[in-house]
Amino acid sequence: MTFQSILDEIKNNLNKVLSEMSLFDIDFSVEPAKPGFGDVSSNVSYLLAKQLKKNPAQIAQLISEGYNKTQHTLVLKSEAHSSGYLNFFANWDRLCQLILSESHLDTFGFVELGKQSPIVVEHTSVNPNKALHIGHIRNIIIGDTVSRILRKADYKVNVLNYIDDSGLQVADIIVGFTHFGFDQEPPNDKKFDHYCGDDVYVKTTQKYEEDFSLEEIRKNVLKELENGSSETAKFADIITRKVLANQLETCWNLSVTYDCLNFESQIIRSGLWSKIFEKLKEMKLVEFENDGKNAGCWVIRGDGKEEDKVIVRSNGTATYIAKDIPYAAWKLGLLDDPFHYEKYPIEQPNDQKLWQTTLNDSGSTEHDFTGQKVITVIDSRQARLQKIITDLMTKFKSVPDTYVHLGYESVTLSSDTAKTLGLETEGKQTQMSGRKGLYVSADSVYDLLKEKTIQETAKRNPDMRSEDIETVAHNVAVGTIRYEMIKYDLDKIITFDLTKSLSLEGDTAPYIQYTHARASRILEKSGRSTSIDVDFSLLIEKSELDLVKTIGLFGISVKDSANNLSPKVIARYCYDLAVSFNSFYEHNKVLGIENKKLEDARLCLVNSFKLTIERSLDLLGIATPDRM
RNA sequence: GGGCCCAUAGCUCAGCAUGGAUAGAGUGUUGGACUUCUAAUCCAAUGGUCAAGGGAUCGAAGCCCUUUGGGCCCGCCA
Repeated sequence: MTFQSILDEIKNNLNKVLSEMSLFDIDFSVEPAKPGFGDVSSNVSYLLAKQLKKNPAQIAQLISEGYNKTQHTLVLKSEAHSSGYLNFFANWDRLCQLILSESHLDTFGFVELGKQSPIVVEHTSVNPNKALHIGHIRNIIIGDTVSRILRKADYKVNVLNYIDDSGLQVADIIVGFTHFGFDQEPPNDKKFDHYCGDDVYVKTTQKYEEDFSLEEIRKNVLKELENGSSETAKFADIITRKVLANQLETCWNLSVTYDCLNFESQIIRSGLWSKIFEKLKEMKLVEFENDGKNAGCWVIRGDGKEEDKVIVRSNGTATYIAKDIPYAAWKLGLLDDPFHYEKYPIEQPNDQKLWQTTLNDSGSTEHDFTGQKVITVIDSRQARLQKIITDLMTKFKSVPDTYVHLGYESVTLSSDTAKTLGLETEGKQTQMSGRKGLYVSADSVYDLLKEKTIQETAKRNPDMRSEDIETVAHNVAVGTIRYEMIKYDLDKIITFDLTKSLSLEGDTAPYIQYTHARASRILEKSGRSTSIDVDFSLLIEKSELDLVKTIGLFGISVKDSANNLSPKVIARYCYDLAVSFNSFYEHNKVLGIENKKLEDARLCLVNSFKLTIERSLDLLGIATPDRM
């Protein structure tokens, strides 16, 4: 926590100064200063204005004088600003040394928040009946990025993907295959998940609208799916696993990986529901309705103005939300684990092992994928249902904030993009719909970006081998998608536009990746390995010190981001870091300058930057090409 | 009818949690910088009644209340 050192020093010293003035327990701020106001600022004098009956500027003057008498190593001096702020100027010789040497350690940016406690992050959880679209991608990238950040914050993260393989959407494509004559082989090399989503699913649901009598078939298939031993269920298992494999391919391609796949069909067959139902009845969290509109149902009472929620229908079957309750309790480790675990048949591209639940105990391994805390990434349209689950879990495990619904706004299509898909929206953005075939698939966006990047990279690097161009283009395409999905606040709607979202300039991943390529090139051309045994006092230019400062803020950003489950904080940090480097790059020459000691110091700085941008972009799952 | 979210520059967004200095980026438009460590870059200009109104405060883009505009959710569907 490098820059934190100077903040800590100032905080301690300020407290000393205050206690000499017989002032205690003042909750003042000490934070990195705005440009032009020194290096660190504190609002302490504002907070004392009333108590001391003096204006803030006078108080700042007083404290500043006191401060300059204290022992300080990282601060050169403090200064009272006429506004009342107290500004501090850093001892950059020492701070450079501290920040730059620490940034060379593998642990740089690591913060001890989680203390290795297990935490569950569930994301993706897409019905296995279609290809992933750009809306799913927001969920997936948020989940994956949060997982990476929590790992950096010392949590033991278990990443889960819930496979809803027995719901209505799956039933729909099964009906398509078994009743409407869709071939099991997709036409001309189409990916199977795209075929199921674009053709089978869309056209099958269309038929329902034309002929309501088909509803009967659909209901029967759904019923057969829940009974695991039926032929329909076995057939559905084959189909959904094929789709799932394709979906995972898309995820892996975007550098997203998991620890365990949980299948809904197995949760249903495990009998977890009846156990949790008994518990709910015992704890009086559900009540049986004798009359009224929900007569014959078991309901959860809504608090205040909320409506009661039916969880068991009058025919005895569980509703959608009810299926989520045992899973939520399982994730928190509140139930005896009925599952065994086996390796997923396909390996993930990184070293991470992928497991899947099974009810078959022959030769399988025991694992614990539960967590003391659980984070479920689902879009905010489900907020109401998630609140019911969260409330229940809080009653089961009486520790607050252990079950968190991490909600986010949806991705919509711009009017122009909707038009290219054949929908006229009169200039308005529009929600995507899998059922109507109104979506932009993740694979197609990736392909478009990759093609664009291949051309750009080939143009810039005529001597580059085509497989290297391919790799660069892959990394840039993935980076662009991931950055676009993470840089906005979670509660901002992202309007996806096929043209505008493919930009590679400005506040984008390629901009940041490009700074890494620049840094790599300098280090490569220097022809030697960098040392941290250099004269840091030679780094005096504003753009040099700004870069050092930004590097030093990495840990603070990680902490902020992890505490608030706010992945965009890291995206902003990466961007700020890249801007600092570009400014340094434009204003200072590193190689071929007369002062060799300065060259050494700058090389050290470039290397620190390179390591830090690699680590911070890695938190976003974005790779850092050496050339591009 | 009830609930959740959003509103800051022409456009897309930071800043709001934890009130304090001169409200910042990108993009767009206009001009400038490649014989130099890669111009996916940089520099400059342009652009703001922080939706409106009220309140508490020495002090509000930020906190509280109201209103307006926009999005979403409220089934014995999933």
